[in-house]
Amino acid sequence: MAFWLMKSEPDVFSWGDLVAKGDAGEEWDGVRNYQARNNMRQMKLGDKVFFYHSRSDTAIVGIAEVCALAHPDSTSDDPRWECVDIRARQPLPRQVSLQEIKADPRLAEMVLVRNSRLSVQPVREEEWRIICELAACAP
DNA sequence: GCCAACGTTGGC
DNA sequence: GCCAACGTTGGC
Repeated sequence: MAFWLMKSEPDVFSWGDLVAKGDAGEEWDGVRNYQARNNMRQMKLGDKVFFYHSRSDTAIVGIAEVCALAHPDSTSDDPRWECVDIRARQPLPRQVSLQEIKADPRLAEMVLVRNSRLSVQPVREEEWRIICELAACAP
């Protein structure tokens, strides 16, 4: 199983919106970036995903899981664009802010820190574990 | 709201 | 294939 992080502007689609979708989950549409798409193509069912609020919150707020493999993005006519579906698993007992992540030297190599523009990114197992710890959450 | 960083597009 | 111009993202 692999670990990932996906970003969303809470004004557009928030953690609460994903929770409201329940077990059916939601198509992660709208990605128009090759790196992000390639990451989604590699996702497997049950892979775990940190849900990150960008811009207004700048924090990881919950854990989701992949519930459908990459398929054509229904919001695009261009067959190049694919996406997975995810569903909410659990909110973090404690949100982990970008500030905290940046302050922790063990997380300095995170893509979130290194390339803030990439909206779908891999997370190392070690990084996942550390963030779960910070979130007071079982990994 | 500003602006730096990054990705994409298109003219040559 | 290069690179300038442009658009978008996201932290602050």
